[in-house]
Amino acid sequence: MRQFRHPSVSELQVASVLYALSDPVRLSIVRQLAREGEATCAALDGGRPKSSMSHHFRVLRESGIVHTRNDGTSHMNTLRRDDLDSAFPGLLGAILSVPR
Amino acid sequence: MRQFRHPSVSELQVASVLYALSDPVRLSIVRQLAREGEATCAALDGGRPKSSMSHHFRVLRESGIVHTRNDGTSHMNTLRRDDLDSAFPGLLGAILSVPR
DNA sequence: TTGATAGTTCGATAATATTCGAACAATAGC
DNA sequence: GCTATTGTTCGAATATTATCGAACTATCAA
Repeated sequence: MRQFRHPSVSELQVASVLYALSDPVRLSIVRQLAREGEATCAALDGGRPKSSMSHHFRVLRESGIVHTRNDGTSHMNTLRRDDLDSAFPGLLGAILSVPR
Repeated sequence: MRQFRHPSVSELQVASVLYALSDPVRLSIVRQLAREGEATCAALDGGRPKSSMSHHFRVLRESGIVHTRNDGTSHMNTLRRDDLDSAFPGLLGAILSVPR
């Protein structure tokens, strides 16, 4: 599969990040990635169709929250913690520390 | 005019707050309120129609970000800083400290 | 009571997002 | 090569949101 474009730190926009995280499905993906470090798309689908998940991963990727790398036929996703912290210090931590 | 309902701290939901703040118009309203303490709706309209602004203030109010009180014929809006800090420590600060 | 002011609510339209099946692409293993 | 697996892309249906004019409500002041 082809490579994805990941926005650079200087391209990150807080409104896009907030928007991406305002969806329950995506917020849940991000919480799991924060806990587990990295995961494939399939590991986080919660029973949803692949095409729906692919959409959500795209939003997370294009807003700069998640990095996706190819690993055989699967895609490994990780949180871009350092990049987010450098662009928006404290933001991700504040969101992730909310219970639930 | 009638009184508005403001959600209590325990009712606040991080996804709703993030959603409300992901809109450029609303984010700009919140930034100005943070700087200026309080303001009427008209003072923050930036030339937009009243009905559009009323919509945005409603979203901010219903997500618990803004408190609106009646003051004669106008509405005074304030940021619910303490409430937000108590529900989501550090979140508002992280967002407001982003330049621009 | 009349008029002006501030903002809400309604209703319609336009723009965006979400959802998901179906078709497709890339890789791994046999 | 064939086949299974993983995930993307496309397309269409649905749902949600934003925008804004028009009508309305409440308050104040003359």
